[in-house]
Amino acid sequence: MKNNFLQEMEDRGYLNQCTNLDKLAEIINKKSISGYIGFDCTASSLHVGSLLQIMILKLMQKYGHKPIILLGGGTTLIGDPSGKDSTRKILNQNEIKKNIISITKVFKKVLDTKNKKTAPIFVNNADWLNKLNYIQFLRDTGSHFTINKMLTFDSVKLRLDREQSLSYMEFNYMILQAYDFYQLFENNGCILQIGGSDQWGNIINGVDLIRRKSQKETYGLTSPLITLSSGAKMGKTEKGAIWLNAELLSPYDYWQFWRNTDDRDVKRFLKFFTEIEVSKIEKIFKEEKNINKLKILLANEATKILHGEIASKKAEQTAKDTFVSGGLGSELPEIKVKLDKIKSGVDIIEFVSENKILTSKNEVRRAILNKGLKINGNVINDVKMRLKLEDFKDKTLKLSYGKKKHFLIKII
RNA sequence: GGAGGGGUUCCAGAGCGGUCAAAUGGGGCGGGCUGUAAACCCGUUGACUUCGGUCUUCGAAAGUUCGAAUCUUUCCCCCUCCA
Repeated sequence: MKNNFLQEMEDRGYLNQCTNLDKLAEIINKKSISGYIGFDCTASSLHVGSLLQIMILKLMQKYGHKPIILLGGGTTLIGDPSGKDSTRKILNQNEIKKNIISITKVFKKVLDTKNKKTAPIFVNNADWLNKLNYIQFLRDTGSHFTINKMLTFDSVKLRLDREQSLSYMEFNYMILQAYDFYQLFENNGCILQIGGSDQWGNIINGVDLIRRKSQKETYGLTSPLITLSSGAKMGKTEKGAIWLNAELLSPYDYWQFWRNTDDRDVKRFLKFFTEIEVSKIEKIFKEEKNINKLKILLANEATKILHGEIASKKAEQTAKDTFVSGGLGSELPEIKVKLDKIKSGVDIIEFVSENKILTSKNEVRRAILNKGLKINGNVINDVKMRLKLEDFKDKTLKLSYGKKKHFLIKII
């Protein structure tokens, strides 16, 4: 018998691997537990790549369990080698602190913080890792690890096989993560660690460590790595990651990201990233044949979870105004210009580059030559074109770069 | 510590004295087709420009030369093999 939590994990496709699924189900059936997921603090925001983990925490809450969010203030100083080809940039303490504050905001928005029983707990592993005494740590914890075994873990093996260097510092990462789990087990009664499939090695190390040190069984669970049907990694495009913090990516752009989902990914993503019941998703798919309507549903639901219902509605409306009626959507990014400036005429190349719509004048020139810039829907053909007062309607003008990037230029 | 190989534009990777802002592929961006999808096709991919050119780039610095990504010296970094 599986607890509903695990059942839904499976139904939604969140479940990849578990150290002992039957036993965990048994425990979870009887009582409410605490489970943790660790997050990296290398940037001031998480991106959609971490969203699945957050959805899992949300699901825990739904079934009355308590999520612990571990922010890796300590481990980020080291850098997890799992799934990385090369050593990543090492951040300093200050940057990490700032990142933690900013990342925490997203969890507070997405998760339920009101219900005391399931309200998330935030911990920072710097609190215990930074205090460690090297010799003591080696004796107490290091003695439970053998190099023989550590060398067999994918995170290490892959690097060695590919003849890419792995520093001693990074090599220690898995021990520190194991120690995190041990700490949370001892201090918070946390018996479950969840992570992406690339975390499997790190997770079972924690389970092993606790077994050795405390003679207790704990559990590890991983979610599958999400790949796009196109084969690309999810959430990181060249021009910018799909950030979860609104300061880095507006709700409208976030909505657009989901709206532009590959046809082949829509169903999976509805299960992954919305709270619509699985049975209902199946039903909707049978009934609604217009894939674009389903993409809109996905965008609405996903945006609602992160930015709230109002932001989601606005984004949808703006998309409708912009794409369907070809008009102006209120949530489009705005650029303000002074009236006098317009009166004397503004050079289009200068304007576009100064407002960071494109990064250089050459790029603007190229965009115009490629027919990529439009004013109120009309292609700009002349590189020397100037914005004039006549181009504005109601003090507003729509400037478009490509088919999807639109800006409102307003006279103030 | 010893011997060798290497660091080129977002990435991979050619170039090895002028014709090099640097082949080719990937990725990105724009256009076409469409459904704000995929696939496909085309264009584009250092900056500035009075569109004639000008300037900065091939790990860093110095040098040889009319002229250097290409040659020399020193330094930094990476990899392989041996100890």
